Amino acid sequence: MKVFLKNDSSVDFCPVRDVFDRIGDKWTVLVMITLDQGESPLRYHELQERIGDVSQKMLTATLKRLQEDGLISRQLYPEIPPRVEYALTARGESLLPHLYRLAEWASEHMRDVKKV
Amino acid sequence: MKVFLKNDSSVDFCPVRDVFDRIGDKWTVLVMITLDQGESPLRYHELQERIGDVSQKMLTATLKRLQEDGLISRQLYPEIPPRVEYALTARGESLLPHLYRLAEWASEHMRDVKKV
DNA sequence: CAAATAAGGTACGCATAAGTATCTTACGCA
DNA sequence: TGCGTAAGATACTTATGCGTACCTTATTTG
Repeated sequence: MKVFLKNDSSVDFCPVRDVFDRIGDKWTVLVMITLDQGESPLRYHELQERIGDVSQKMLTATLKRLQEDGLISRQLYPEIPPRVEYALTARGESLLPHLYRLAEWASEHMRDVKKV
Repeated sequence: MKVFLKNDSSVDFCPVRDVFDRIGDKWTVLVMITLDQGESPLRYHELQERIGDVSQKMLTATLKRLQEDGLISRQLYPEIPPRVEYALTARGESLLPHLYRLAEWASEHMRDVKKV
């Protein structure tokens, strides 16, 4: 299949890289998996606690981007203090099985690989 | 499944992130796909030409790491000038279907997402 | 004698990613 | 009056990824 590289050898069109550019950063998949494994919607501070070592700045940025990409939803309840609930969208959920399959592969193969 | 996050909320153990840390950089998946779509082994300069815009430094670094991780093999023929052939290993090939599935997902969903 | 050739190595610098620390808002409550 | 609370915003600093430019090696060929 030549769908993944242009014939002129340019690199602009490569779906795999599109995905990695979007979710290949330090926190995105972790946020998605945390949402998937939590009870339905999770609040901002719940996410922060479950992930543990994410900085507030990066969690905010990651959530904002995930929302812009339509992978999670953000529901604001304008109370005082405010309450915000995050949840996976259908599109976000449709990505997760692929991530889990990657995780399975990793569990089988990364042990030897990981001499970091 | 709680396999992906530790119960103490630490982030050290997450297979998905292990994979992304290893192959989530700018060139790794592209090299793997290029090898997969080329005729069996490819030489260094063939890779460089097919990928097009990868710098020599990054291609070298990427190949070295892929080799360290056992995802590609490197066969050196000590001629003058030297000849080196790179090919996917069985482990490398076992990862590719997962990448292609991610690519399919991307083709379906990233069009809307990508307003970069 | 000098150039070309294949596969790199190395030094330097910029741009971006990520971390840290401080500030904000609006209200209830002591 | 001022403190706590939830969800951020912002400025500043540090770390990392990547690119550019130049060097190297050993041999054949003009």
